Amino acid sequence: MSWRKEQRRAERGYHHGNLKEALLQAALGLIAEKGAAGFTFADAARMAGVSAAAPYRHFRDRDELLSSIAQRGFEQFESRLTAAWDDGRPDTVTAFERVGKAYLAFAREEPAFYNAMFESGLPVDANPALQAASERAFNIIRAAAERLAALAPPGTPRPPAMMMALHIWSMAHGVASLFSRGDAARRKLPMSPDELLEAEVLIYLRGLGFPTDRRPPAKGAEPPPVPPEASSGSGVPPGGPWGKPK
Amino acid sequence: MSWRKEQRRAERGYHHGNLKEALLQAALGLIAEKGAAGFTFADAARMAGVSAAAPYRHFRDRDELLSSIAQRGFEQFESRLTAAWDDGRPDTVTAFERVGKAYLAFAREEPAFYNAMFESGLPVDANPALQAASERAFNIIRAAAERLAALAPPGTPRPPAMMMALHIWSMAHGVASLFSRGDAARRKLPMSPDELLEAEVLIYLRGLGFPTDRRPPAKGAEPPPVPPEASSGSGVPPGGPWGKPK
DNA sequence: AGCTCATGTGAACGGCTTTTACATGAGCCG
DNA sequence: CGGCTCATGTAAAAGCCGTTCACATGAGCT
Repeated sequence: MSWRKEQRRAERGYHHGNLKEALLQAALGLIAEKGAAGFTFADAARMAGVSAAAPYRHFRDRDELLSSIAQRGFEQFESRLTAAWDDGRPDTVTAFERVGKAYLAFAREEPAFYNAMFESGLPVDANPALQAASERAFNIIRAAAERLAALAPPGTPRPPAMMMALHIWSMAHGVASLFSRGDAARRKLPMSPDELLEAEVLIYLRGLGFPTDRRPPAKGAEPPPVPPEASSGSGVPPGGPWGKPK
Repeated sequence: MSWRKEQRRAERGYHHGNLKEALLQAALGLIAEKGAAGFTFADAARMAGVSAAAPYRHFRDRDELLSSIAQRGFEQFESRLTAAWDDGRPDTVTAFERVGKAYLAFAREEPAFYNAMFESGLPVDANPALQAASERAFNIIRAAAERLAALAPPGTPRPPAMMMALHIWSMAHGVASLFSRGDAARRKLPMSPDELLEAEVLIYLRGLGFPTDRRPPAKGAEPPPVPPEASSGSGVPPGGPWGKPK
């Protein structure tokens, strides 16, 4: 009947009109639900209301769809890290930790992207565009570490910023991957992943000689774009980055 | 000879004789080669020289084979961590770092096991035996952290051992997962994964107030009352756990 | 020798990926 | 408006995999 045809046309027409985007969205949902390994090209096609062969007009194969998602993920990741870093405001240490939390938040709130980016097993270095996107995201952490390294307390040698960045990345990824994902590797914890990572980073920074009570550094040491707030131990209990020992 | 009999049986017998083990070995090789996602039940069967249906006499399905491998992996993992810890000899800090290195070594040398254990996406908590094996492995790290925590410098609050253990685990897993695997996520690094993790752990321990020069403890009492920065010991270059700043 | 049961086989079903030949209709050009 | 062309869809088919089922075999026990 004609109404059916009309409706189908209204919905998608013979030509879908935006199949590529629809496939990406469908895949995103499927990956979030069943993981990148369980995600199926045919399922995405079905969800978009097209035949199983249609996706091949827009992606060379299943891997290319996955890569596209990973790429998009890295871009959003970069954007969120950039926002969290906020150019080091109000002070470098606070902003640095905000980046760590943004990392975890992304892993938690965008499991599909995170999965495609870090747990799908696709070769990052095979796709130059993907590698570049990954690099740009990491560069946010790297730039933040750079700023932090420049604040190394006088008298102590300055830690290499690249090393710091890699350390922070490994901590964030380790916590996210082991403790902060819904699907599989969830373990019972005495504290939330966020608290765990925060404490970890604070202890680490203290190990580098940074003051971790988040008080503004000594006069003139940091060139603040904005005068840092005079916070009095908002995030860190007195005595250490962990709770009171019982 | 008896080996000849075994071989003949393995080659020609209608009954394979040791199919379960052969399948596990074959799967191990395949996972090492193509990842847990790319591993195929049929391929394992083919490699063992049996029909595609034969494996179902020994494993309920593909996932159970994967679980078996993960379980075996956790057992080997535990054994290696135990050996590395060596009950805290010659001193706690040295032994603790040896555990970290053993973690990385396992990830590097047994990629198939590591993959099945941590990156295959199989639900750890669904299989009680698997969960128990995982727990036992983690308990090595936990016990080591316990010992370390007991050495907390006087005057500072004692860090919770569980938290320390989780931190160390996340660092080791983060480094292993991001930088120390052959397949995918390999990135260019200014230092080896081992050095990266070692520095990370040392800085972290220093952040907790532990001396990190790794000198054998003074006779009798393990905690040497040496201020952390005052020493220029063997394992750590003067100035810090990282190389000389340029 | 004969029985029985664990262990293997082959065939079959449904699902997935990917390719190929074909269909359709949207946009453009005269 | 009519017709051309090409991007974008479809159906069908080949080849793979996971899984099941009926059936075959032979190892070990009595």
